[in-house]
Amino acid sequence: MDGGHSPDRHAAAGETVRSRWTPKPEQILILESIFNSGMVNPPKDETVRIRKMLERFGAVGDANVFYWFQNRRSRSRRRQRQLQATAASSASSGSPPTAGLAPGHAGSSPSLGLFAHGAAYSSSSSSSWSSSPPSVGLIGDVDRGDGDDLFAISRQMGYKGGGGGSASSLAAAAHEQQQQQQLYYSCQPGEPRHACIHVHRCICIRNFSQFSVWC
Amino acid sequence: MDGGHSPDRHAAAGETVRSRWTPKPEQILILESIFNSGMVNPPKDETVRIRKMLERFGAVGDANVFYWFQNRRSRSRRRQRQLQATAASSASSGSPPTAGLAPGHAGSSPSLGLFAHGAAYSSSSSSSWSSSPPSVGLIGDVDRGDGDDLFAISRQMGYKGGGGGSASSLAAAAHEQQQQQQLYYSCQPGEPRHACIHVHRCICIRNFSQFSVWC
DNA sequence: GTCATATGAATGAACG
DNA sequence: CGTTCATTCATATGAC
Repeated sequence: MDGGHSPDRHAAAGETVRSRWTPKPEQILILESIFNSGMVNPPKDETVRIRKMLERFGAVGDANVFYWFQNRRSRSRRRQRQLQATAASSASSGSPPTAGLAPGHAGSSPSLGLFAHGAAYSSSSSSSWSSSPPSVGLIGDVDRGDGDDLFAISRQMGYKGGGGGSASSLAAAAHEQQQQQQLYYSCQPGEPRHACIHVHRCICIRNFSQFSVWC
Repeated sequence: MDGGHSPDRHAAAGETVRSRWTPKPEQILILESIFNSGMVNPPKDETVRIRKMLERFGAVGDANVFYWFQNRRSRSRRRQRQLQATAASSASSGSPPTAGLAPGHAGSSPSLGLFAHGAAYSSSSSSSWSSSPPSVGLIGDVDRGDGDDLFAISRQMGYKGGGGGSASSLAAAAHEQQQQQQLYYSCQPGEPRHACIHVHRCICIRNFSQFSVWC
């Protein structure tokens, strides 16, 4: 298939024979958020960034991320097709295809992806994996291992909170949030499993992680 | 074929008809936390409580919870066996410097089940589903509807007991778990711990759900 | 324990 | 040529 992607398998010496990667809930969360934010097909460099981010929550390789997005796209499309096929009935309805991918700001689709990079990531066209697109404001670099990388994710604006500052939230994107609250947490019929949760913001402070949920 | 049961009756607008329950990440989080806290075989009344709690994140029935724990126990044992069988003297991964790649879910795996009900839940023995043990301080009653409960849990996914001692298995390991819990629960902004994720608290406010992560 | 389904991994063809 | 998509297999896990 492609002489590119490495077979993964984590060549780490003496790792358990872990046959396949099983993404942690947090990882799925992040991946789904990215996907729903419109980046359904991240270029190579973004993939690396994503991988680094995911690594905070468990071992993962670039290939895993690559596969994930590939499968996600593929299955999203298939589901969409099948959904249209079976529900071909209400065809004339005022529900145009709206495509099957990137439900993000596509309009009708809820699911607020907090990874919104402002504009939709034109997945199609343009060869990725080589060029360096305007690195959407995905997330600050996750360099891990050395120190305080501090980054934030929020809707259409990076929040740069001070280190210790709890800055729990509702700082800047608050108003944006209200706009999104309309959608509760919803899973689209055509969408796969996974929770309908939203990564609200992520601030990294040293090697310490925490997960907060409020519903 | 799926015999009746009541898979996914949640008729809320926009829920695909799923033939089987697919736990949401948050639900898995909760379930794993409970399991790792030592309650590997909750009695019926506890199961109901757990179900109510899980319902906050998606439709779920008592049977699902019951099955989950049953499967979890079973597979935990199997993994244990297989791990012993292939046990190649791997013991202390020495907690890799975290940095580098493939942090591996290796032995370290912080775990820290926050559902620690103080004492280990002597899961084994006693046919559950009948008695009413001292309702561990699991979580505030989840009354759904709009009860704003606030609770804290931690997490630890990824089985992979083995090695170091985090043999997340039956009650026996509960003690060890506690030790670790202490250790990581204090994962405060200053503690040099890496990848210590845990659900910190959950406050419910209306039908709006959000996920916050800060690392 | 088996079975069914979801989904990670892998491959090859199509596309530009 | 490098990507992306469709297909298929492999494995994890809910259901029984």
